[in-house]
Amino acid sequence: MKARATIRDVAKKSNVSLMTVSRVVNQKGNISKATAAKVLKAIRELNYRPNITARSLAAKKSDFIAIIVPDISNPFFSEMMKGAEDFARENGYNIFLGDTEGKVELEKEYIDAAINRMADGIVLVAPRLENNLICEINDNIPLVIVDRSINKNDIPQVYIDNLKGAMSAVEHLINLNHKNIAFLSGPKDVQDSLQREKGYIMALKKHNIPVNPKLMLIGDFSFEGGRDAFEKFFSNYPKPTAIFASNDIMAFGLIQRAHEMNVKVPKDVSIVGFDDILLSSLINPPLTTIRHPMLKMGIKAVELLVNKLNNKLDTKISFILENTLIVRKSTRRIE
Amino acid sequence: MKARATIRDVAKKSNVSLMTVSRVVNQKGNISKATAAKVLKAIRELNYRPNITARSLAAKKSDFIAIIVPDISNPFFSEMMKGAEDFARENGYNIFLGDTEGKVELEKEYIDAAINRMADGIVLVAPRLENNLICEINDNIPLVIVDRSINKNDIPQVYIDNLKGAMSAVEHLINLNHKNIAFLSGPKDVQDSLQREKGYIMALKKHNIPVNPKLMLIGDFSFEGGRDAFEKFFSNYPKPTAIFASNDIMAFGLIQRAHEMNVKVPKDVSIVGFDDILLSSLINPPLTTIRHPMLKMGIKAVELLVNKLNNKLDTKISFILENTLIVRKSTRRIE
DNA sequence: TATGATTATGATACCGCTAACAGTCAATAG
DNA sequence: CTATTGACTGTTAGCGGTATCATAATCATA
Repeated sequence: MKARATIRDVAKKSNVSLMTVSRVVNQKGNISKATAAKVLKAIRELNYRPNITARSLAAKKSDFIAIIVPDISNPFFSEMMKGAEDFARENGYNIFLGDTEGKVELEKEYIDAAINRMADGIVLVAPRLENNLICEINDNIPLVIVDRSINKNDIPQVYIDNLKGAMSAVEHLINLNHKNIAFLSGPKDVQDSLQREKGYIMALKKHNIPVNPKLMLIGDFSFEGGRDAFEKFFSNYPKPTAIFASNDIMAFGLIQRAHEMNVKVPKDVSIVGFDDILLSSLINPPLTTIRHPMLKMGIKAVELLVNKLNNKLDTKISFILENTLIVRKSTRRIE
Repeated sequence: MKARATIRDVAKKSNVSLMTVSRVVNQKGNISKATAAKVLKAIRELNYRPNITARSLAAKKSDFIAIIVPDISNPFFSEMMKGAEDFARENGYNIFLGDTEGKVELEKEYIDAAINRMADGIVLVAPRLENNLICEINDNIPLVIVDRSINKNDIPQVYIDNLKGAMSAVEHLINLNHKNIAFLSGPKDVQDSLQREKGYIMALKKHNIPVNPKLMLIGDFSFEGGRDAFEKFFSNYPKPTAIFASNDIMAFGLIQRAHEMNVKVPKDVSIVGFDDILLSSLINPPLTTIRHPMLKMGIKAVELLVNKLNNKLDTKISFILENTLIVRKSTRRIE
């Protein structure tokens, strides 16, 4: 491993002071062309690279932000991440990643790491962290929260309209004449799930369809969870003619188990998902689902954070991103 | 934003020296129970958090490693990432993420960022970076390269056996009596692609099937690329009875376009993919493909790096991970 | 021409922490 | 009873940068 040149080495080699080198490197302040050239030459010859850790310490800013998500291998989050990462880089920030596996304990660990490493800010996707903890974090480090809303008007937040999304999914089924519409919820301790359930119930009520608890199951957002749920739904009376799943992955599970149990989708049962992840259009049948702009969510989140860091925050700091119903082949009209 | 307590504040409050606090925090050296308790109390009361940036600078190690991948929204890499991230955390490291979008320019940018931020090491997935550059990086920072092999025996590397994988995919088709087997390659400037093509050719030769350039197309690993390729294959004479795609995503594209053009899979054409990403089993028809252990690859890569950092590297530093043929419904025997 | 403003550079004091060495004191050994 | 050891704590000098203030030289302005 080669030894690394420091700013002092460069200063010595080019016969100027530390500060002159620093100014050249950061293009700050005034330096004559001549000295700049001299310094630049020394930098090249020594292969000098500024030590950003040292800079962070001295300048009290690190130019990186932490993004903490429940699961990067979930297309939903990796897509969001991509948007975030991109926007961050374009604005001179690097990204520190935390994958919490949905565990509160890991969420805390990563938040601590971010603070201790002097992250300039955090973009946090932590569906089950308690509200008061979030406020506490917000006192320690600039924060943007994603995919959940919190009733605190000084914390920037970006989230999707789960309620409206769920309603339009269910109303789509109702419009196709379905009455026995089952609902496969996500875990009850995350806000998304609750909102989607609320949307389901509101849609039914709006159209005077009774809410039947037997048609409601709680899943865990996993593929396996979807499979299990399908089996339960179809071993129960009354069998639903349609199922609305709280996310696409569970919908995939439903569909796969349906195939195996020889129940045809959409002939025997219509299925609607939520998220429109990349592959929802590719499965058989292509999934009717709710699309929300994941990339945009990532971009918006970092944008808010960067603005906050530059004290350029608008008065509007809460963004609800609109979702759209994508009708494909997993739903059909019944008589 | 609250002001942050420093180690000095703690020292003052508990009437000990800086070093004593440092020792308590890091559990290094000997401290009496009494002073430890005193210091711990002060730490709690001041809500002190060690500044890891400062620590990194002083201790010349940062306890984080950079992982640089072409595309985290690609399940292949996000899965790998997950393994890496997990293993890293368990060993006291955090992860810095770089998504290069497959661009050499961004690869360089992230490598620089990693070095400048004093990353302890880099796990690099950079299929098209030139070999000599990789060696150069290896002189500056501990490096593990993933998903490509390089003929340099001091750089730890983990990769999959693309050649064998491709061969077994093609031989599977040959065993099903196919002769007109098309090949959809990845970009020609990445090693994976080259190896898979080599495997395709070797399998054909081994079974005395002539290699027909008309049946070979170059794709870009994208879904769209798969769609386009299918169209080309089927507007060309001779039409293949089977297609081996260099990755699953392209295979999905092939299948989708096939559906649209009313060509039945596997009745009219058999399709084999490569990667076995999560959703390959869920599409219609479920995809026959080559599975490689992505999670394991991430774990192994970080394991090698951590060992290297602790000077515990075995003599064996090159790992080829075995892949397996997963036979599903997208391939069938012909007469 | 005297004055203030601007440009170009340097000296110094940190940022918050750790490594390395230097004590102090009590216990144990010779 | 002195020497040695080990447990415990402190002092000092950085790590590699930047902020801040100071200084000298140059320039424009009244």
